[in-house]
Amino acid sequence: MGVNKKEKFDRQEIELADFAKALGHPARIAIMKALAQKNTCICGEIVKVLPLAQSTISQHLKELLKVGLITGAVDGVKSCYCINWITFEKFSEEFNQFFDKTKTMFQNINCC
Amino acid sequence: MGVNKKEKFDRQEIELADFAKALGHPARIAIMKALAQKNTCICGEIVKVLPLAQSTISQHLKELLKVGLITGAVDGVKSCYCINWITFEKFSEEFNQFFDKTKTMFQNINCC
DNA sequence: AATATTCATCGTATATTTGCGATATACGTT
DNA sequence: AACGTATATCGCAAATATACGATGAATATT
Repeated sequence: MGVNKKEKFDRQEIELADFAKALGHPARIAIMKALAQKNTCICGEIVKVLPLAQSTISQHLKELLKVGLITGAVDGVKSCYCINWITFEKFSEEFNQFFDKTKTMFQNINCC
Repeated sequence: MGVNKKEKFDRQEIELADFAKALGHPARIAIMKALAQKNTCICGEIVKVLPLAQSTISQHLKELLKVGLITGAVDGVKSCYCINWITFEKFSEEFNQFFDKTKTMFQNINCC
């Protein structure tokens, strides 16, 4: 059954998986890309750029907020989002830490 | 509705999202970790290490195979898997390419 | 040949995700 | 105060993912 077995894994494994999952949808990659390319934070302009309804984009933003990959602030009627580079960096490093060491040791072994 | 809108995004965005999605489950992170830590390829030994049924693990391996993050080979009765470092590296680089340039430009701007 | 082992796949139940329209809320403008 | 705009949330439907046991297929072992 679809019972959740997440809690049976290491904290770090869960955290890494959560980050990866948050980036595991083209809309969210596109949002991150859009935010990264603008010097200033973007609000509803993401809606104009992406091929999705406003409510759907709002949900995707929520997902990215949940894992801390972006931050959000209300500015009058508008909402302002931007990439949280600290979390982003943390993710990148954790990711590399997990695999890089082993990689350099075994990358030339052609096992299968 | 749950209609798939993937095809409306850029190829690169979709590919990146697919890689991230494949790593977006603790079991698959754990599998990658296990494979990375063993010099030799592992087969059903993953089953002994993970808190999941054999059939479930087989499904997770299939997901990782699908995006090319691992390779698999049959060795008699057993199946042998190992990390495809070429694809893995490709993913890492694509990922960094996407964000790193912008990051170094704006990481100190505290917008929200 | 009979049996055991390893693993993939099928069928299934359940949970989660994705997506939209409608609505609610909050602020700005007139 | 009334209206418009921006955005979050709700409710729903459909799709996808997660998980398991059962079964099947292939190879080893006896």
